[in-house]
Amino acid sequence: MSDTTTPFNSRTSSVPPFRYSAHLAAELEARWQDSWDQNGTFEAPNPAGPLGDPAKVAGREKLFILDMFPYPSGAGLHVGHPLGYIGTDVFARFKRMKGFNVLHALGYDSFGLPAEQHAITTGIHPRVNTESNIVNMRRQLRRLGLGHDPRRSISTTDEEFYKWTQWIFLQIHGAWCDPTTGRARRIEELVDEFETGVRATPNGAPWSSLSSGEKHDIIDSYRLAYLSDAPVNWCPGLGTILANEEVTAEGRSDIGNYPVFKRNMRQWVMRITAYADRLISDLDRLDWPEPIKLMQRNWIGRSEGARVTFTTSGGSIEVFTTRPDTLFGATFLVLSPEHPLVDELTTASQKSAVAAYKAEAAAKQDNERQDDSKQKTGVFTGATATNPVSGNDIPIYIADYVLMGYGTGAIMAVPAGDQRDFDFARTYNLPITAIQMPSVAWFDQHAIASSADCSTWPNAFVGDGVYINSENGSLSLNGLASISEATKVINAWLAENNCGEPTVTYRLRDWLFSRQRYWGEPFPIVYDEDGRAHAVPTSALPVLLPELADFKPTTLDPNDANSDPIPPLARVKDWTMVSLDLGDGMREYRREVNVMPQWAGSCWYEMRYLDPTNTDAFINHEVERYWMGPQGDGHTGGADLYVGGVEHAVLHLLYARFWHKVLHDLGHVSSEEPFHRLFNQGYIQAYAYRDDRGQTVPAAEVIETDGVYSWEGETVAREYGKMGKSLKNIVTPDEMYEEFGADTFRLYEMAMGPLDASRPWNTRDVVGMQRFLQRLWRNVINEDTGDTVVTEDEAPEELMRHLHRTIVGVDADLQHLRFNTAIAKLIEFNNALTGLVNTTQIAPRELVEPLVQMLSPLCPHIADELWFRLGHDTTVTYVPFPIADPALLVEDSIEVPVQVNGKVRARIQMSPTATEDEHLAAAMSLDAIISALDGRTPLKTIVVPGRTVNIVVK
RNA sequence: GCCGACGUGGCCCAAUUGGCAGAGGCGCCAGGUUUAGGUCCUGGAUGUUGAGGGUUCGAGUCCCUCCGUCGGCACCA
Repeated sequence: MSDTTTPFNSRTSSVPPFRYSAHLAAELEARWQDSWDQNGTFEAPNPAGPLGDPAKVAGREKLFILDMFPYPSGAGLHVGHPLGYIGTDVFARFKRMKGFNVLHALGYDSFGLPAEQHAITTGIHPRVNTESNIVNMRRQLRRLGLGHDPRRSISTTDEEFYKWTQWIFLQIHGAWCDPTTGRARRIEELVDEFETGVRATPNGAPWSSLSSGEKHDIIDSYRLAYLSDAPVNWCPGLGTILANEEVTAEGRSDIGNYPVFKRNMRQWVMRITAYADRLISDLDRLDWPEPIKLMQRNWIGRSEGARVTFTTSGGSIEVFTTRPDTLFGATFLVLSPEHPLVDELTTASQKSAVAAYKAEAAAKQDNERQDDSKQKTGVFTGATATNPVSGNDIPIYIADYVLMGYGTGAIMAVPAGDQRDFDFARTYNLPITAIQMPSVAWFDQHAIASSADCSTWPNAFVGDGVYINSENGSLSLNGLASISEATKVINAWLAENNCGEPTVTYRLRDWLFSRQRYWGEPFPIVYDEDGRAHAVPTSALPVLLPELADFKPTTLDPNDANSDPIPPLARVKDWTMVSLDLGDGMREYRREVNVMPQWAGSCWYEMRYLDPTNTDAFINHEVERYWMGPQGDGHTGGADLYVGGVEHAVLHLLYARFWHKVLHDLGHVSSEEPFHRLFNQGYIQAYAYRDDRGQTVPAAEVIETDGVYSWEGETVAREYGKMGKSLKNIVTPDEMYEEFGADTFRLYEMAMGPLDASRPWNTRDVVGMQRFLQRLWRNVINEDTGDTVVTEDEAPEELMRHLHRTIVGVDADLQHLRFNTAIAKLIEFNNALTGLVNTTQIAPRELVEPLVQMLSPLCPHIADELWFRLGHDTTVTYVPFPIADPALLVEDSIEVPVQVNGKVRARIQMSPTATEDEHLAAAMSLDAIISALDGRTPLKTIVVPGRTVNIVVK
């Protein structure tokens, strides 16, 4: 430890030599950070394995606290970034003082597009770039005093890490989802079922009669990771395809904002849709914010309905509908222009019109197709289909408002009951038949007479209504009044007559998993001469990413939809070809040249924190069960607290849940979910300023006078937004360390509001937290001599009561992540202590020590320093949190407001044990109340002991 | 357009979950300390709780309508 008599502040300034200044804070913070590192203060013991220390685990509850995985940004951190990290650190430190074995670590999501894009703009190889970024980020975060276990910090680009990412890919590739249980099983079990005939092959042929190539193809079609030729999101600006989740509503890339085009490509896809139902239903068992659950439910978009088969001359067409009850009103069919039956159905006379329309639709991007939402366009194919319930022949159209990617790509149009179909029918003069009678209120609302003649209707009618015109020889819905009832009846009829069945459809699509880029995990996949994919044996992992001096993707015109992706790895000729023995002798194979998306590593990274050095498995079973296992019946297991921003609601959080469930099904993990409790931190935003020309000016140089903002004498306009280079409003942690020190910075971030609220940064306000720490420091340390001034005197009872109230309040606030109110209580108590010290020159140890203990999760450096100066020789990290004495929490007397008709007229002092009658008697005897009553007899009195007395008159 | 979250002193935010609108910080005002318009100490002021209606003995809190800000989705059959 340092020599405590050396002055920290220069004698030449007017500041007392031992004042808690930024300079002094910086010195002691560095010293304690070194001490924590040297002593392994935050190393959490595992129950087994290389980091195992069962003796230290025994008798303690575990707690796994997690921050969302950061990618090491080249731009460095601004003050908004550490908000969540500080929050989890405060909570972790609090729980250590409560006796928990806390695991808290931070690693780096260093593969992926953001890192690669940054490398391209700087021209520096991504490995060099990400490594130096990690070094810088580690430095910035270490300076913050985060209590992470440094042994557990991993990066997704570590070979020992991505070896296991590839291994998990092979598990998913080597599995299929059994539809009878909805769970993943090993692909070998599928082969067994085919061999033994338990499961029929898709075309019914005996398994033994199939060629090995045919068998291979059938098996591949069942895998959870499979090759697909479906339409993908091609982004020439990034040189890669993207997942649906990575494309914005405007049809542009989430990263870089480049145009995205639809086109067919053979790509790896993950069968996440097989897990759609579980991903929805298990949300109910998670402790997550409701808005996030809602976003996931909406993204998955489960809708129940029926598939209905219509017969045509060109074969049968299956449509999906959520309203089979309206089938009698289906007066035409509409197919997506991409529907496979379109060409076959189109009659000679309509051929040219259909071809023209198809070409037009293909030329449009998705967002354009959705843009002109008012005008519905379409073309008649010339063909008709038979409505299975009415027997009517109805025309078949194609129209681009029907999407090939949802349902079956074909709909039955019920213009009376669906606004889109209604619009289309009006445009093309198609019949509209009412199948439900709208309510009188509906007609009134539209100011028309009640009529079943739809030609008078301005809109489709959607809702419950009495069914009409819905009858054939063997089925009648007429007279029924509820959708659910009618649906039940017609579903039964459809099933009996073999023309349909209830089914469920999802908005969620399977997850496009290939990227035509360099900076990602190579797939552990090779292709044989027939182009069939084979898994690389796990013994050959990792498949190393080859060093590539020219890592940049071939530059493509961002607007050229017809360009082709050129994966950088395809250029590494000596890497792409490989000789392997996959069971039938040494052969030449061609490697997969795509790489995995950035989400791969973040799908399982949290488990590697738990067992970072394991070379036999991605995680030891016992270690996983200890930190993440279910906590009781029906509990999903998973990290105890996961803190991060809302922006990952449907990307990372959905993908990671999917992988975790597959690993659970295959028996690799005991937990069913990766993150049991999720907490969304808010964002720290900042003001930005623009001059007349709309140029942003440096926010730090803007001066405010009487609500007017100016920069260099010019008036500027204020706006509010994210911190960023373009807004010139970045404030960095380094500036805060320099000006105030890490503890003050931490305290300000936690004090400015609730952790889940977004709020503006104001550097000016930080000084309030520094003043608090200075007052607290001065209560313990003489600013002029550096001596510890604490005394062994007994504290006044009033302050002891205040202390114990503070203990109860701070304990509860920290437990519930209410750091802002915990800090307010600490300041309030310290202000009271300051009053005592200033008037009596006495700082009783029995007040000071608990205050330092309670402060330590928030401001660990100053707390450890004061703890040391108070005569202790260990860090305060594991010193038990103070416990309140119940005797000191009981108040002698409580002030209770007395109201007359809800208005406060007087106050009475009551004992905390006083009865209702005693409250009332005390209230009624007050002059102020007697005069307020003015002789009137109370009609009613409400007494809440210790809270309020209300007397109601007249 | 649909769904969701949030509106409290000049600013950031509290309010025992239906019981006295104000805990804490910034800023502001005044006094003290000081070589000091800085630092530190002490004291003080600041309101139709976004608007309107309802339920209740009692509403910042619960319900309805509207306004504003932010976010998600957007022809999903």
